[in-house]
Amino acid sequence: MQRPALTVDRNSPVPLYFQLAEQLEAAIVAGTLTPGSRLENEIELADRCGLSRPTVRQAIQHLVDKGLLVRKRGVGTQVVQAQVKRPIELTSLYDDLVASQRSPRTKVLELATAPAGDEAAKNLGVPPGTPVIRLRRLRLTDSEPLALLTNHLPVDIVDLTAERLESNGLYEILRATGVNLRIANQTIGARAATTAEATLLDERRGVPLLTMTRTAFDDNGRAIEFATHVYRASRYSFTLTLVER
Amino acid sequence: MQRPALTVDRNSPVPLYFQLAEQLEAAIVAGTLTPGSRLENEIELADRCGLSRPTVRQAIQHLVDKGLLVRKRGVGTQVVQAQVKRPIELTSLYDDLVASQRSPRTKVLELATAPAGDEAAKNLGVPPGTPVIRLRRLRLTDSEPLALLTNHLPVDIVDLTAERLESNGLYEILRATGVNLRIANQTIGARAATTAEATLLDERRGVPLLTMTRTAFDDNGRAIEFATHVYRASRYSFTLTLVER
DNA sequence: TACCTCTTAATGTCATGACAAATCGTTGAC
DNA sequence: GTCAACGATTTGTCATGACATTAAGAGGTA
Repeated sequence: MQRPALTVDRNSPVPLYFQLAEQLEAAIVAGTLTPGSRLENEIELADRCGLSRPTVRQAIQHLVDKGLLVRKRGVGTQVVQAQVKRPIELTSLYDDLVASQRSPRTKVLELATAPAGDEAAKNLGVPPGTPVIRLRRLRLTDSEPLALLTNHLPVDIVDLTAERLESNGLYEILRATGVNLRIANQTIGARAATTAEATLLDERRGVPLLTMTRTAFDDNGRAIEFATHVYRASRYSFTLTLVER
Repeated sequence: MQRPALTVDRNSPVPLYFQLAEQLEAAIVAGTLTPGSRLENEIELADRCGLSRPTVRQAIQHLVDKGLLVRKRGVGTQVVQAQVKRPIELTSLYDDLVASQRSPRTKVLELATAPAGDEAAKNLGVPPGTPVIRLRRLRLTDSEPLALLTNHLPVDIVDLTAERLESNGLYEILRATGVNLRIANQTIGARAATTAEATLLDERRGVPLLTMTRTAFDDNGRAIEFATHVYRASRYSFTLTLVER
């Protein structure tokens, strides 16, 4: 049983349960709360922080969902042993690379409005032939090609410029525009590189590529983006953590 | 605004919030609640079911986490428009295939106890050379090879027999033994098939394969399984739904 | 020793009440 | 006609209190 220092600021606009969750998480990553150790029980925790039990439970539940804590009835709450990797989230590859300090660079190959093909139209929920923004980018890290990104977007979502796309991730731009991505369906597969892809990615024709198609929806349920990405399998893979509830 | 019939049984051992969540989910999949439609507000819902608001909120939150509903403050709760695919869960490929009615078959290629190699030992958290169960299986659907599954498990977890493994998924067997899988770290990538893999999978050397490695932990944080799977990319891909909270 | 039972401790579920914050439509002023 | 302010609606947050359920350990008994 370990007892990290915990304080909450009731004048802060940040919800109390979130403040508590943040402090617990910080204590875990800092090593103050060691893997396998038990937390105080909820009542004690609540008393010590001057919070009610539901608030404490909400904070703990937040970390359970994140995969950092495990609760067992009749036993208590423990810090998980396994190292939790960041799960796949609704972030762009660009954000991911920035987070892992791999200095991404983006080259815009195409940015145009064109009639939607059958697949893009179906995934965006518009009639085939509807004008949509078509975007093709090459993503590089450390001057090495990493992925070829093809995106289709409805025309009226956001104003995109090649300059902006070269210095920001697409999702970052969307968020800044006020678009709230909520749900995305993804499919991850693999296939051999075509000649064109191989040339762009500095690989040879036929090498295995990791593919990802994604359709993302905003909080109104409207399709915002249909993406088809191919990654050099030799330089990229998807990592995710599953938490059973 | 739609009002499906809702009743809860207070004598049932099933939690009330869960009963409500199940009924709402059933109404959604049955089409009684159509995508985009708004639910009644929480107070009304609570009154109509004879429940308190926190209980109703818990039910709704459950479905929000599942990606079936979207809540917006000041607006209300809506059924999501996008069709939600089942996310990757802590289930085995076998369960997945059964669920999609693809009549899986399993051929056990190897089931033996052997000293752990460096990689398996590291992932299972045991010293290299520790005896572990090594399991290699070929998974087929409709008599076509689909995947080559290699698993390593600590020896004292479960008693495995080839017969049992040919008629049940590994995770099913683990669950029946009382093992509670809680957290798993997965990596999904791609590479070219080796000659041996190609032979087993009825493919040609060098074709792209989808790879997945997974380390699964139980609720005590103990590593239960280290898996290295390769899938025929021509016949399999991973589908997942992301929900932003 | 082995097994059963009781006690204890912890999380799980549920109710009631209150106020805060965000959204949207309406109303009013200019 | 346009824009700003207001109010109604709805979800978000938090407190208090109660009882149920589960798990583990203590202790007694055969």
